[in-house]
Amino acid sequence: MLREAAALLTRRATASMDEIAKAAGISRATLHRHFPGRDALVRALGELGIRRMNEAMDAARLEEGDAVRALRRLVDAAMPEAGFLAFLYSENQLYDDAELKAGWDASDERVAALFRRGQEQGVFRIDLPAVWLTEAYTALIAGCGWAVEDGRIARRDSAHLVTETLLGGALRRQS
Amino acid sequence: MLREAAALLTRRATASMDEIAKAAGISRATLHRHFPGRDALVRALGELGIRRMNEAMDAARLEEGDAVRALRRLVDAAMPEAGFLAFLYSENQLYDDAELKAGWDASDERVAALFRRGQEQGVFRIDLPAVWLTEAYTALIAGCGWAVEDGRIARRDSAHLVTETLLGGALRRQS
DNA sequence: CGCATGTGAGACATCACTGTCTCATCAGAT
DNA sequence: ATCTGATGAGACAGTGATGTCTCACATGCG
Repeated sequence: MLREAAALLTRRATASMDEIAKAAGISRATLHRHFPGRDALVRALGELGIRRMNEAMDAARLEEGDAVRALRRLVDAAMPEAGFLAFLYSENQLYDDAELKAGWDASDERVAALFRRGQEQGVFRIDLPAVWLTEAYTALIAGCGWAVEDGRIARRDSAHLVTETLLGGALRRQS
Repeated sequence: MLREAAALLTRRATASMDEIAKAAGISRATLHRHFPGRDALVRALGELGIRRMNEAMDAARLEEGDAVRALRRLVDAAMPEAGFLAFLYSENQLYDDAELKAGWDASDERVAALFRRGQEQGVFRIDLPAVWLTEAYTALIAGCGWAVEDGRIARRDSAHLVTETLLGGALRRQS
């Protein structure tokens, strides 16, 4: 239910509670029984999104082994939740909520720690700060999520495209 | 004036006309004198954003010379307008407007043409489709714009970070 | 079958926001 | 000093959305 709500709000942040309820397949009264207002709904979506991101990171076992492989696992695990990430990324008014912001920052820090680990291992370049690489990771995941929603990118290609772009960039490597 | 309005709407898509007017430094009555309604305002912002993107591409002279250098010029020219791009990117309800969508698609196509040219020149990898690279370009510009707004990235570093990430990715190149 | 729980639909009062209007004020030009 | 055009402030009517409530219905369980 919440996934449909997040999908609609990502596309149209001004959607009414009635429209959200319809997108979620329930009535407005029922939506209101579950969430006492728009703010409560948005917060619940934010919390779910953060939880999903953390689950994806848990599944990717970020602390284990080669940082490159860990990043690949992370993108694979995160891509199915790209819709939520896109929502979290665009719904910046979430940042008014200190608790959600803390959760978001904690998730960001886990990704940043992976990039730093890779830099220490000598596999990631050090001229790009981990803070920025984390930002780029999020932007590409969310952007890819949008592109899949719009049909410009095939869902099955998405993780590969994100990973390859994030790791290797657009430049063709000389042999 | 429109820049402040776009900045607020990027952060908080549900902002009221009164809040938008205050952010723009004018009264609600004056805002209404200039734009007969929220839809008219959003459309005007969209048109301005598309115009700015096209001006950035004109300035970057995308068709000239080496595609890598052209991309660098493009990012340099587009970064100052990252706020508008972020707005265009997140305000997906713009896509309900066929005219704006056509303008947006045309802008996208210019960037995609650059990536294709680079692929034909043999400087960009061909396993990543130009459609995706265009998406990645937009996502990184908008994401960097957000990060600058939030103070996580220094404005002066932004173009460099975007360009280096888009071209070379996070992997450290072996000597 | 009866009961408990949850839901959908719709009515209705309330509220936030919008659109319009008027009037006073201000800035710039003459 | 006067005029013109633009603006800000606030009042007010209208509108869409929200929050609450009631009732009928559906589902699952014992």
